[in-house]
Amino acid sequence: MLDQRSVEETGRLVEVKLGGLPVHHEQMALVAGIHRAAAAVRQHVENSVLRGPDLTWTAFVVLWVVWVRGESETRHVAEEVGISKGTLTGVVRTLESRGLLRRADHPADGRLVLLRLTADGEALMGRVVPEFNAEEAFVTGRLDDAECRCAAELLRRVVGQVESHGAERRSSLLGGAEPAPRRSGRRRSKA
Amino acid sequence: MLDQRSVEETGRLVEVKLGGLPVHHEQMALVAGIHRAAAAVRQHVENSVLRGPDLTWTAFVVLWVVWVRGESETRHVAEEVGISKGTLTGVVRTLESRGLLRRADHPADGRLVLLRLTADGEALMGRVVPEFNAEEAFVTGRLDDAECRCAAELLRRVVGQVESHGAERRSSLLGGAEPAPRRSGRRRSKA
DNA sequence: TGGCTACATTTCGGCTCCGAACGGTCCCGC
DNA sequence: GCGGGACCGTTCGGAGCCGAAATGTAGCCA
Repeated sequence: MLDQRSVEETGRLVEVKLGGLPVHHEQMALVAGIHRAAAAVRQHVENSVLRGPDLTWTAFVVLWVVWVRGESETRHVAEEVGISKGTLTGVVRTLESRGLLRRADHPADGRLVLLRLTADGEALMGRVVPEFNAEEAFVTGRLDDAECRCAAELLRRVVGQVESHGAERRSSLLGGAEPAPRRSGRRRSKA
Repeated sequence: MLDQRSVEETGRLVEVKLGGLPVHHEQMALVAGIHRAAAAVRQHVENSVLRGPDLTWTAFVVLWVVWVRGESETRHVAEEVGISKGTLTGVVRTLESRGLLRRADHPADGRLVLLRLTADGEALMGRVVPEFNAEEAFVTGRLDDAECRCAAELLRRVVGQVESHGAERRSSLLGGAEPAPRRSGRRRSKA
């Protein structure tokens, strides 16, 4: 990743390459920092506490959500985890094949599928969650409680901004034009 | 994703499920916030400025690094982007097939490969980078410059902690045991 | 009953991603 | 010169990931 010392230098270099066009330096540095931190934390956790039980980050988060919420509908789990429903199907398949998660039909509405942990899954989470939290404490070890709260609050504003005005912003950027479909993804069938 | 209002509530619920084991609440909330923010920003940008040129987040970051640094060796690009060398090979193949990036042998060292943008790639980045920066400004719109710097500094500490003590921490967690290979990935050949 | 709309999950193509294995290149000491 | 180790990029298997299409159920109304 980019060397932190050279953040300012990089910002100036970008302005030069753009022919003097002004750049939002602080904002650029923060966005870069968010992704650097997310990647560093994720990688550290995957290579420590999640390595033994052979869980990916996403698989763990799925289990965590179901563990905390109890039996849940898949659409809610996908939203909380922050992945698409299609992705969740695959992750659930993997976890179910390992006997950690169980799917069940909704008793009243046949369209819904409910997720819940198996006994093995409960036992696993009882062990892994404390270890996971210990790594959360480790990675934030250079921040005291107040600084954690402060950083979390500032990040909460970023999330809030995107969630409340993101869709509006995206449509205004397009200016009424078509959303331009992704080149990847399932193709239209003949028609 | 998890409703921000219920972060405290969730923390208490986790303690209950763990049978009263104490939990680092602030640290848990910050780590969750980092990933929420990263996912929100990434998704917003991919669905706005990166949608037209049909670039994924990773593909854009690769182009950005090469654009800023100029001709670069692949190993440095992979490290700065924060992806493995194997992943970079695939991303570069995609970008090269679209005529945005070009690979060249290193004149002196036959093991190395150099990356540089094509004229099309340069032109594309000249258009996209300002738009990208505008979205960085949008997502951080609820923070002033000082708050951006503050948040970036706190995140920098998280990254620094993981980068300087992460490896040490991981090996001490294992307590001398084998790192337990990932179940996925290429299998050992017969031996 | 039949049809129609709404909604939820699954399927599928194309890509990213990791990390072990692999083959090529460099370089050091003999 | 010539091993042999160290380094580099690529290949490959398994899994994650998105979003559009396809499938299937619910519920309404004529």
